[in-house]
Amino acid sequence: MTGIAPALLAWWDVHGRRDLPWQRDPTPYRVWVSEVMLQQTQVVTVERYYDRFMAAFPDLQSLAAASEDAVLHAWSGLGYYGRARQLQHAARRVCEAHGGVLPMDLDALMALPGIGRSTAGAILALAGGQRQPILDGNVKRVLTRLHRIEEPPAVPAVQARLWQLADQYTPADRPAAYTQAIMDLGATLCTRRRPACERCPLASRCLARRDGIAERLPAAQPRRARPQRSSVVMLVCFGAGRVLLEKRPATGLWGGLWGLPEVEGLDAVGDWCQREIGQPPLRIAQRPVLRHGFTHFDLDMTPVEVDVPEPRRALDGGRWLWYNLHDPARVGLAAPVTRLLNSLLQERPAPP
DNA sequence: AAGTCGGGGCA
DNA sequence: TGCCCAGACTT
Repeated sequence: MTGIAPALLAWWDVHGRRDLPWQRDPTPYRVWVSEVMLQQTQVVTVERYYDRFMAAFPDLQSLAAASEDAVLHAWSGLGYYGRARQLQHAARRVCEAHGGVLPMDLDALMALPGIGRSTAGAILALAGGQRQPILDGNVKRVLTRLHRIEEPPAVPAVQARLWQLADQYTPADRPAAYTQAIMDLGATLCTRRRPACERCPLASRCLARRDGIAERLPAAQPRRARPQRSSVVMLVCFGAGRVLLEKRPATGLWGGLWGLPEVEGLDAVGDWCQREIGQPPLRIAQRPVLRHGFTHFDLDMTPVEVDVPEPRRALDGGRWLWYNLHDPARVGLAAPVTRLLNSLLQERPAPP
């Protein structure tokens, strides 16, 4: 029996997307950056970041040579900041071990941090023209429907079956176009809700469509309710628009970003100022609660505005940063921190 | 095999 | 609101 490639490619040659930023000059480096950005992040979001990131770090060498703060600054708002740090670490390793050239080999690529099998396959297929399968969310959706796979894709046996199918369907002829085509099919026709089966080039052989259950596949993984958490964060301000930021640990939530110092509760603000600044606060004002949702929990942040006198002693520059609202340092900031700093800037416009 | 890691788009 | 997105890594 024939594969799906002929019908898929014929459709893609007419209806496929070729205008995405990373499709224009699909070098291994450009495809790599795009694939890492697209891990768990939607195309419309990545489109807002990609060109700006590539302008800042046009090649692998410039990314390897950059400071971590500069990389996280360019990544701020995209989320999953571990991806940015791994991307840069991988770039540095490529410079050390591979002469600055991305190895176009599955095992060598997968040995780099942040590159799994699917991302490696995408780089090899899209930038190298190699016959390598990928298995991203789009391909999983197409294949589970095509074969009417009713168990959740996360089940290991299902995962293995999907990789087998992905490999089997990937053609030796035009593998790059095929890879784009199956992703485009999933993104534009075989969508999660309301799939456009009437326009699908694979409709005649799709088992889920035959049985009228396309929209129910792939099956959702059962998940637990998200716990609620809360925290009190301080906007420690002095002078004309200085706000104190603290460097977060390299790993974990918002790893490597600069955040607002946290305290146990409102009562702890005074003690905190004495301990860290060496002076008591001049004014304390609570601001409205900010809700921020994560995959695994919801966070309610209570911001507290704390005005302090001009600091008498310098703080450790590796851990603390007096962020200037009117001349912002180019460092990584989490989305809620950016929002808070922006609202503060509205209230405290630059002096004439 | 399950948990961790962000933010946004959409019904 | 709940769900999931061009996944990978750790335990």
